[in-house]
Amino acid sequence: MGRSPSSNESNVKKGPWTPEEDGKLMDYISKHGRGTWRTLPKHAGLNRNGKSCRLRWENYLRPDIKRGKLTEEEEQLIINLHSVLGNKWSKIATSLPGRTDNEIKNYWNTTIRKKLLHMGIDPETHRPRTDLNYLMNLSQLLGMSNLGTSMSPWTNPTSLQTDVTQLAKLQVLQNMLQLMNNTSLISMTNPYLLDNQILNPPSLDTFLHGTNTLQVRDPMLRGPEYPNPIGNNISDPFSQTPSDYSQQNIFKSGIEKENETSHQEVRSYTKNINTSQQNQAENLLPPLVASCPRTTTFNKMQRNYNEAQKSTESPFSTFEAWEKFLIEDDEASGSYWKEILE
DNA sequence: AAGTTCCCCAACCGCATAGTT
DNA sequence: TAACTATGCGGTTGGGGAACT
Repeated sequence: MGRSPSSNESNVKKGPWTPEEDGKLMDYISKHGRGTWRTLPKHAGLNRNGKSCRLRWENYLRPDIKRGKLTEEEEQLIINLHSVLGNKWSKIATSLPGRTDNEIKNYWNTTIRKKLLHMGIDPETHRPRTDLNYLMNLSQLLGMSNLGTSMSPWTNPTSLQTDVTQLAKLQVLQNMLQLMNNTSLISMTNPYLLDNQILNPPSLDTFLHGTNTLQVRDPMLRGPEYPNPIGNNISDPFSQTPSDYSQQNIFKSGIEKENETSHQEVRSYTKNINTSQQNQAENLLPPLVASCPRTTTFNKMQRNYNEAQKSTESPFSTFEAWEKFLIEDDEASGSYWKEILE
């Protein structure tokens, strides 16, 4: 036999709390402690249900609640923790003293989420956006370019098409650079997302062939240290003890305070995230690219790209190859884009 | 000045899980 | 073990103020 059913709560008050109600709740808890939320409203003289009282206390009346806007440090910590834990607001809140899960959730949905979207980062995956909507600008430009071939006689179709083609190329370049930029930025500020795959842009060869040759390594399998293309050697966060995190700003007041069990939990979360990242990486380049026609112009450009790649040894050779592809060999690439567009 | 839209955030709702009888 | 409650969590809503037209 279970407990007796709870009292009829159909006529309890809902909506915003009045100062009088706040006073009653605070007064009762300060004298008697929390006790059980179910019986608290009756004893405190409140026509509310226990759930509402608990929420009011936890999110607003609790004396240790920190007021005011979240700091940049707190914001960065939220982003980092969210990349590991996902929408586990209560877990995230435990790393931000004085902040409630509700506050963090609201701040994420109203501020951080928008910021990330604006930066071209998917707030769910913390990876560059590859959704169709975000790439719509490009497809629209390509569409406009196609329209150029059937433009009315009162315009200069050749000139317009050239302009639009140039614009489309610039858009591609901009998108690529933004994706590369953002991934590098994320990687540098979040050790949990470091791996070769996101620090290196997709090679032009990959892009042109449409075959994904990205080497995605499981961070759980790599050694204690691995080179960072940017130049620094970054310690593998997974080989560190929790106290090692105190040497870094990231997770300063967060994961480092967790015990080993939580540390393993974060590892577990991260492994799942990396698995999904790997799945994503396998679909990083849209099939649109894979169907590029292999023409004489294509072969010429590929030769140029191979030459460019041979002549550069720096970590940024891929970028330089892209630059050569999109800017220097304008005649060839222009023809190639025209072929694609047509 | 009035109406409309946008945005923030407190509070609610439904669900999952742990605990109690 | 079943039935039920208490609690906590994450998603969602809607009131109200700010910004815009």
